[in-house]
Amino acid sequence: MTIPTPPDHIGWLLVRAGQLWRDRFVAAMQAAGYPDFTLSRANLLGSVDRYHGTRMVDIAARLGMTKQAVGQIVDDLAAAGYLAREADAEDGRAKRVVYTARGLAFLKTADRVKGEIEAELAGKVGEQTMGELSDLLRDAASAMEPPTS
Amino acid sequence: MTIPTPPDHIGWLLVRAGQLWRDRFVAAMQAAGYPDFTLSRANLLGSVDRYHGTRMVDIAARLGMTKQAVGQIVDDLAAAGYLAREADAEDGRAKRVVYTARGLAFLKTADRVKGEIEAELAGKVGEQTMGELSDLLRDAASAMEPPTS
DNA sequence: GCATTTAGTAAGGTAGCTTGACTATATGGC
DNA sequence: GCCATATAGTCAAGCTACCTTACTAAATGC
Repeated sequence: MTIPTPPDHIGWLLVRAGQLWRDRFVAAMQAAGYPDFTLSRANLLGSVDRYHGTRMVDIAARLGMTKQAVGQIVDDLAAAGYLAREADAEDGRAKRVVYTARGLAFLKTADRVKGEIEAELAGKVGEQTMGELSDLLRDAASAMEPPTS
Repeated sequence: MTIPTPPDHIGWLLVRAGQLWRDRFVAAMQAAGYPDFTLSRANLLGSVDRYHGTRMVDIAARLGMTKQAVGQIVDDLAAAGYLAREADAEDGRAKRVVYTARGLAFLKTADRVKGEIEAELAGKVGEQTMGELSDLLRDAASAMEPPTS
């Protein structure tokens, strides 16, 4: 009875496409053995250097979040066994957030899942479209990017 | 000292572009006289038929939310004067959510603001790019759309 | 005319942030 | 070397935007 009639507008399309990709990725990761996976946790894990670790305050800056919020998510991820905190050798105030073996395995799975979703999408719209879309999105994103001040 | 190095990947680009557009829109609406504007409220307002109103349960279905969540946001928007509830003439259980004059004014402003952001983006990347991007996004979004079952 | 379905409400919980206040360490000027 | 100030991180409390569970009231189907 109810016709959804989604608005066909560039802003809505951008938001919608991002949302669809995100939902797909979250669902695929949960299916791939990470039931406690959420986007905010993935974003945080993606902001940690996999060799040397990263200080909390740097993670917060990359994600545009407060260091308190980062601290909470790191607490969760440490309790779940993906991350650990260790003292920074060069700065007595700082702590480095580093990966555990489980965290590194997560990263590998995430890369694989991303590739699979991308391949499926490429199969539907074609490789060429994917390339063009990437280029246009890159342009649009940098045009909207807030000034780095 | 810290180099952000954002991943250049189609999924990340989709999520990022959607996020940027959304943040822009929210900020512009707040600047345009709606300081209590949030995305979830805008989504809800966009799901209400501006002539005949819409039943709560239909809004919930469109947004993929529970009717309780819809009820809460409608409460807020009604308290702020954008919406009102009225009894449905055809179903004694149902209530129609309808716009007030303030709600309709909000819609008009939202359309104007959307147009402005779009025009600014078009000025940076060109009209042709905008058209191509829209087409590609539409294809990609429909390719990822979950089955309507 | 009673069982089932549907529309909406009430109460409480959770994730993912925020602000404010605090401690510990580092650094730059004198 | 000492102090003022800035920086890294923590603790506590609160907020938004949802969700789940449990209900009431009205409509619908045999």
